Amino acid sequence: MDDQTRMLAGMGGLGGLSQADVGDPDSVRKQQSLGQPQQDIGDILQQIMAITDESLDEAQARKHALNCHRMKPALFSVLCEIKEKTVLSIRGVQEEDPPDPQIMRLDNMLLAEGVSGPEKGGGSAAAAAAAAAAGGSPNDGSIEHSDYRAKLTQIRQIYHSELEKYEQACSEFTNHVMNLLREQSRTRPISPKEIERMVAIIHRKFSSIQMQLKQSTCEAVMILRSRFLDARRKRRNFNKQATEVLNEYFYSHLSNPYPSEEAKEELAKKCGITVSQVSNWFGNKRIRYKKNIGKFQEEANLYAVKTAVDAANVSAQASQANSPATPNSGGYPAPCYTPDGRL
DNA sequence: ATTCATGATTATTG
DNA sequence: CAATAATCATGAAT
Repeated sequence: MDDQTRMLAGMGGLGGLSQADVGDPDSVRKQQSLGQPQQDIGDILQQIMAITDESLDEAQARKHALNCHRMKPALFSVLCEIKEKTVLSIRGVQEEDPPDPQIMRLDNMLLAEGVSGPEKGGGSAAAAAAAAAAGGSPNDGSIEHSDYRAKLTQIRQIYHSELEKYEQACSEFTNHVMNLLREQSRTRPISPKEIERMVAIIHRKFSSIQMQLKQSTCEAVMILRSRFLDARRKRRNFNKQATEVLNEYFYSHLSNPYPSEEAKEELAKKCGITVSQVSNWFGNKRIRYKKNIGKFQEEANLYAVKTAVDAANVSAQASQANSPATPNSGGYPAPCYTPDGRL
């Protein structure tokens, strides 16, 4: 409002200058031929320039008088109409937004990952944690899974709070702009349609911010997934017994190290790993052995000896049973190292 | 910090 | 589908 006054004053100043600056004979002739209207314009300019000298109250009063003029509503609607036809028609039609495939994709993914879906957070996460705690089988993966769920819940919470913040900011800002426009619509031609359009623009801006949020949330979920669901990242070496058993089998079947499905199952059970882990192990072992037999020679000898010693020690284990001090860490019968056997 | 060992995954082949 | 070869990502040793 103050700005408007100043601006008008400035324009008035410009107008005055150009009028005082008439060195052009043409404009002089025009002035003379136009006659009476020119006189009016001069008056108006005088009035505008005088505004700066008026007090605020006076200006307010003048504005009020204008607002109350009986022609005002009609003039206003005409102005709105003209504006609608000129300015707004330029970028009128193509504003129907096609549902952005990008944001659809993000939405779908967030929904699929259970980030933006129905609230199944606190209760079931706690339940999962409890189940994992009660389960007690450590390499079941349920602990990892509950950890994953917890992290996912965390992400969801952040996502929702951010989203809410954005919503709030958006509606706040929209309200502000609408109030502003409504206020201004008393002094300049703003149609309701235009306000609507403005709101749409604001919403588009905010939704692009939301898309960024969704995108980074998706990213976080992807990282989380790869962190927890990609087994490579939680690789644990098999325990010593397991490697023992596997190596034993491998080197005792060195001519044909391809355990049958049955043998794999047996090995898996003995080692406390899955069949596919056994398959992985043999796959890796074969290729790595083949690639560099020399490197594995020592190991091969060792296991050859070991199997021989094991066979010889079947009876010895019975005699070991009456010795109470067996400092074996595992509960397995006999690691039974006798590295003196240098064959 | 770098290097090696190792379990898992991916692409390819038959 | 299973075996292979290459590669990834981590754990452990240096």
